[in-house]
Amino acid sequence: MITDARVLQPEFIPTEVKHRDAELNTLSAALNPITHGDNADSAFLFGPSGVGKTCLAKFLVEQLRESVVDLNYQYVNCWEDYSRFKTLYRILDGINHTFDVHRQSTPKDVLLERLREYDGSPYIVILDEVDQLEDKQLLYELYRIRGLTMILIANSEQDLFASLDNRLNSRFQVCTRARFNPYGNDALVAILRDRVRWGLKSDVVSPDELRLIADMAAGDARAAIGILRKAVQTANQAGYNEVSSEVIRGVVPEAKAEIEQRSLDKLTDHQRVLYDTILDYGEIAPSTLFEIYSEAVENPKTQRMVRNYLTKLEHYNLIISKGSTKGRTYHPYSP
DNA sequence: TCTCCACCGGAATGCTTGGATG
DNA sequence: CATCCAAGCATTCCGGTGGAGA
Repeated sequence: MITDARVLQPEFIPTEVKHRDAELNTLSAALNPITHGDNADSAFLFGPSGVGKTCLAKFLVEQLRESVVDLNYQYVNCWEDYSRFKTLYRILDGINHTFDVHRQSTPKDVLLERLREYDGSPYIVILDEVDQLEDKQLLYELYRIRGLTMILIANSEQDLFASLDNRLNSRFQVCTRARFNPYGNDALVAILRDRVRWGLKSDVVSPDELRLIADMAAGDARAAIGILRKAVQTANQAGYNEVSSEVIRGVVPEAKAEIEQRSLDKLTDHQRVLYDTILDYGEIAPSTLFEIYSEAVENPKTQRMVRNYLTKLEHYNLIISKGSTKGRTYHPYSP
């Protein structure tokens, strides 16, 4: 049934991008100076999840690499590497300048110094989910690095610019911005059809079924492909030779839950105890939380470590902390 | 308003691990 | 297979902060 499972993976980048001609041209024009050896301006991509922002950025960089031989490139997901250190580290990693710096305790800004010393070939950095970056000031410093071009990706244009100070705002005001709208159903069907053609035996999924998946995904290509993948897996395991609409309807909740579940799965047992405790109480003071946690687990970690865990839980949008210092309480996240 | 102290989070350092390398 | 090392995990120490209560 499956001939190439890779094309059903979320991180797969197709060799051609459809239905994003306008955005492609905008971004392409912004990066064009690089092909002439000039500096390109940074560019912004905005839009909800699953509309092809990351995909388009990666695709374009790949395309650029075909004509610019010595183009360096690095992809950084600021959701995962949200600290100043980690982001900088990744960026240096892309040009192999990371030797002998591997500790967070490396003196203040050696990493930035290293990057300033860089005077090699053009360097494109994709900063995905840039709104998650703690230290937005870093963007200003990166902006001033010669030869470095940033592609910045975020969900909401307003939210991102609201979190930047005036200096950054005026700098980035002139940058190219591309706004991505959710895919229409026809576009989603076309995207799915390609994936089916590349990765599955013919006649496994009928056009009507593709349309059904597109309906369920509501403009989100990542969700659509996720549903398709789950449906194919399920049908495969059950020994069917095609994907029926019953199977599709059956896996939709599962496929949607998978995305939400992913951050919970990343938690360790200890983090899970903290999360469950906060869920139980609804509102809890730090000292109480630590007491309960210490009772609940075999070898409790130190308070300091628990604070790290809580920061992580908050970062994943699983909990919220309210108030500061003495008045602080933790709550479950409510959207 | 002043003081106290619970709590936060940065820095320095050690321990563990998994993956690259010879 | 043994070795090495980058990178994550954990602990200790500590200075700063702001809410609570005198």
